[in-house]
Amino acid sequence: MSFVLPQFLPYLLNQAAEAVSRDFQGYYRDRYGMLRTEWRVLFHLGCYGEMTAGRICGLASIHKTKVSRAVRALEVKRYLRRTTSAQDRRVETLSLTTSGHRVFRDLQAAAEQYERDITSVLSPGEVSSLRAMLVKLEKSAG
Amino acid sequence: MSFVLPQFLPYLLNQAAEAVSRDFQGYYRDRYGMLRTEWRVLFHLGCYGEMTAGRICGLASIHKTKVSRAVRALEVKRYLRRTTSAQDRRVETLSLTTSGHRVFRDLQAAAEQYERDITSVLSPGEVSSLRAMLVKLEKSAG
DNA sequence: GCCGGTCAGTTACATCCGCAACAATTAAAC
DNA sequence: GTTTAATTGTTGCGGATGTAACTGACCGGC
Repeated sequence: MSFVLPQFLPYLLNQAAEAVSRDFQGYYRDRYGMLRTEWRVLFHLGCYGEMTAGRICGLASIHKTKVSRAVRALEVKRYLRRTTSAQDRRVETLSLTTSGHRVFRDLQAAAEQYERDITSVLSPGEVSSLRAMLVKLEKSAG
Repeated sequence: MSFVLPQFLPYLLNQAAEAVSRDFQGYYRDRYGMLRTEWRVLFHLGCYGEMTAGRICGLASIHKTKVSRAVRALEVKRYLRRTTSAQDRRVETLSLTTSGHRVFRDLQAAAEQYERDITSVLSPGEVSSLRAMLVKLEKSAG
């Protein structure tokens, strides 16, 4: 019984995720010079509305230094603004600017199109069971 | 129709792969001080037998500089040796040392156990269809 | 009040990564 | 046979990342 590397689930997961992420990254890297973490922060704000950096860390399991740098990069690009809370001055609420919303809508359309492209090799039923399995695996590993 | 980030397949893939990789990394990082790319190179040699660095790049879609550095790290740890080909002196064949084989067998057992652990939340049928879908997605993205 | 503990977010430093340029070797063109 | 192109792998350098230490701010016991 020898070990078959290309069937090892963590390996397969990593290969698929890497290939997809690298491929999709072209959309936002070329058009807006954004990194993956910046994309993620932008989409958290675009999808969920305003929230703190810490909340993004928790939702996406991204390290706080990564988020901190992504937030600054998006701030420099004028895609988001920070608002210090009056109740607790440690907390900064992040929200998209008009420009940020515009970029988000553009990238959202690109994301939907990209998802249609790559899932075209799967049936709708497969896609939803794949989603469910990925969620289970993530919980199982965390 | 708003965009649901936690259902976006590239995002889900990345979250699951990241969680699993980070979790599993504990095994080889703590015991042998190895990085992810070093683990991958070791397993390619352990599973397929001796091969060149370029071949590992092709099989695993890893950048050649990453492989080059991982090979040196494994060489310093005395887990592999390089043999310059007599026919083409550009080519170096990589092979595991006795020590490298021992480490590989240990990590192989850990990998099998880890895969059993995380896949315990899925049925055997789900696992094989998941593998097939991940392969399709990787090809679809590349 | 005041001091230790905690929490949000940033910075410092060391490491890792990717692109591009490179050296060395072989193959191809002619 | 010499020049040019292609290939195997390495290195320099700027940029990205993670760990740990830090700042500033709130909260608790006393």
